[in-house]
Amino acid sequence: MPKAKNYWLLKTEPTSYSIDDLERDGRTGWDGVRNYQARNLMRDDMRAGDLALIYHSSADPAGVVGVATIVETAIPDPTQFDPESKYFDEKSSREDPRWIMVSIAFVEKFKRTVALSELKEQAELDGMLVTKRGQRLSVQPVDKKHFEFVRKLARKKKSSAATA
DNA sequence: GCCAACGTTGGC
DNA sequence: GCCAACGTTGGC
Repeated sequence: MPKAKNYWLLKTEPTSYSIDDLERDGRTGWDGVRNYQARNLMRDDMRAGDLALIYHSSADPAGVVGVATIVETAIPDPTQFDPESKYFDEKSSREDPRWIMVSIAFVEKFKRTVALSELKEQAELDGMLVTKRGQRLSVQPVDKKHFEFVRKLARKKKSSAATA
């Protein structure tokens, strides 16, 4: 039996890379992660076949906009070796790369953005990291039940009081 | 643009 | 190893 999937939330600023960009590209390297906790999660816990919510930060509104799947893990992030890149890390080497990335593939774009404010209103999402104040981790683990709830929420009309 | 929250750096 | 200073994130 295959192992159970893990679920994630990946943050991106849509002005640099959006769900529309991912839909157009189909697949992309999730480069530029420069936080040790996020890196360790990708390195230790992320597996091919996992699913991830795509989250637009610094957007109006900020929120979850779609789903991607993890295709390949533990790829040395090429931007760390590129002096022209804003993600260049002079302390990293090709022999011992400090930063890794994963490649992800487009799964779906939600019909609507599920705003952060809406996530915070849902009692079912209590404890979901992204709803916590000051939580800036760009790669977050997500409980399966939270992942599925957000996906369901995206299919509902926002202000339909009767569906609660 | 503000600023709270948080991660990283570096002096000691 | 502590912790102040600094830089960044990201909602608002």
